[in-house]
Amino acid sequence: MGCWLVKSEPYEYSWEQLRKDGRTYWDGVRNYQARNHLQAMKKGDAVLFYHSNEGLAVVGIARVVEEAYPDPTTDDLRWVAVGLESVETLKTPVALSDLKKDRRLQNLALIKQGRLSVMPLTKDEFEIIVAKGRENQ
DNA sequence: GCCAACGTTGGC
DNA sequence: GCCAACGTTGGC
Repeated sequence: MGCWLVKSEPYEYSWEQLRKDGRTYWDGVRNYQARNHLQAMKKGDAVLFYHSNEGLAVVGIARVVEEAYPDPTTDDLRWVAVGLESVETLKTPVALSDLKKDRRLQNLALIKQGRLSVMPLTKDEFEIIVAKGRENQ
């Protein structure tokens, strides 16, 4: 099973909104690297949801429910969207500053390549972050 | 609001 | 195909 992390500005589409909607379409990606990652997602893959700009923390876990298909927000066939469904709200948001402090997470694309909005995680990285999010405080 | 890090565009 | 100029993202 693959593990991923997606970023969203809470203004644009927040985790709370995904919780409310239950399921959403991850579209609007206009970056080749991010697009390639979207294309590689498989049904059932786990996806961490990160709030950028405001919040700066991993806030929840989602799951891929629909694999890549042409992005309905454009006629340009280069771009794709996937279907995501919310799974679990983390008890404690895991702040970017905490991720940066963890020696085991220094290879995170989130840290090394700030502008990438969809990125793969190793299973270990995924579990470390989820474990932090399930702790109290 | 600033700026670093990228990505994209377009002239040559 | 190079590279300068410009635009965008996102942390601070």
